[in-house]
Amino acid sequence: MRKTKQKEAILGVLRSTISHPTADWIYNEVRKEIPNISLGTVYRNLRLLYQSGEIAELDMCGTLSRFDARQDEHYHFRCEKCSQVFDVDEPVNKEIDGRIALKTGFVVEYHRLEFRGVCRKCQDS
Amino acid sequence: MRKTKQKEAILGVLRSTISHPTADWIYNEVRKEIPNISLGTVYRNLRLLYQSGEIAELDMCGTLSRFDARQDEHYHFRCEKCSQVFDVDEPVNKEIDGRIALKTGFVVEYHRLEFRGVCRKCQDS
DNA sequence: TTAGGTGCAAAACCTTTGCCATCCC
DNA sequence: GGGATGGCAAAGGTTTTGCACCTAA
Repeated sequence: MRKTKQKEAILGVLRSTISHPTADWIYNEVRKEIPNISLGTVYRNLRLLYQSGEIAELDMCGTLSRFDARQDEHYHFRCEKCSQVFDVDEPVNKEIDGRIALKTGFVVEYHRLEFRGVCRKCQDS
Repeated sequence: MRKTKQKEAILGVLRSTISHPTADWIYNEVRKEIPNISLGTVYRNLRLLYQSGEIAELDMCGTLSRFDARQDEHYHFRCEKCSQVFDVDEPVNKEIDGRIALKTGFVVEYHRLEFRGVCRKCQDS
């Protein structure tokens, strides 16, 4: 991965904030420094930085919305190869929400736990 | 919420699968029964069913991708009012990944835990 | 020198919306 | 009847991509 001023500026913006900004927010910040940078470049660099492990990404939007008719709370496993989502039969830890509420002062209504890895089918192929 | 054959068909499809289908997959399934249903109707009904609590939705794509330069693993809290994402200072449970791997036969690389609720700022306003 | 990066604009993609006809209560 | 819902198509918003030019190594 080549070092460019665009990439450095993007990483600089990301490291200087504790918020978890969107691509568009980053774009607007970086433009203060490099006014003619393009949004495409921001996306390309975010992807490169993500792939090289320098940044983490939450809720990659390429992942489509998925729906589920199950009523009870349960956890999920998402295969990183085929993107399929499976239910996981693990008891839901309700106690942890209260602990986080105490710690943060936030109202914690529920949590979502998703495991990531490779499903059995994709291990074979 | 009014009862229509489109809504029933969508719910039927959702209840008959253990996969966690995308809107488009549901649309194609429902078309076998109601060939001229429109994708807009599928989305509208999924939203209605979601709001009434009859189905759950994973990764609502309205949520933009968000990026984070922190290197260490950590958990997040997402405010359901302002959509901001905060870091949570809770130790990461590494042992659970092995347990799920044993249980499922999947390769579990990591997990993501996100709490949901209302942040302090949004409680005041 | 040259593979990789940039800017720009267009395309792709998923989701929502406006409009009017239709259906359920 | 009248408000909720459906079908269609167009719009909306985010992300990706093609292409010609540039630049770091």
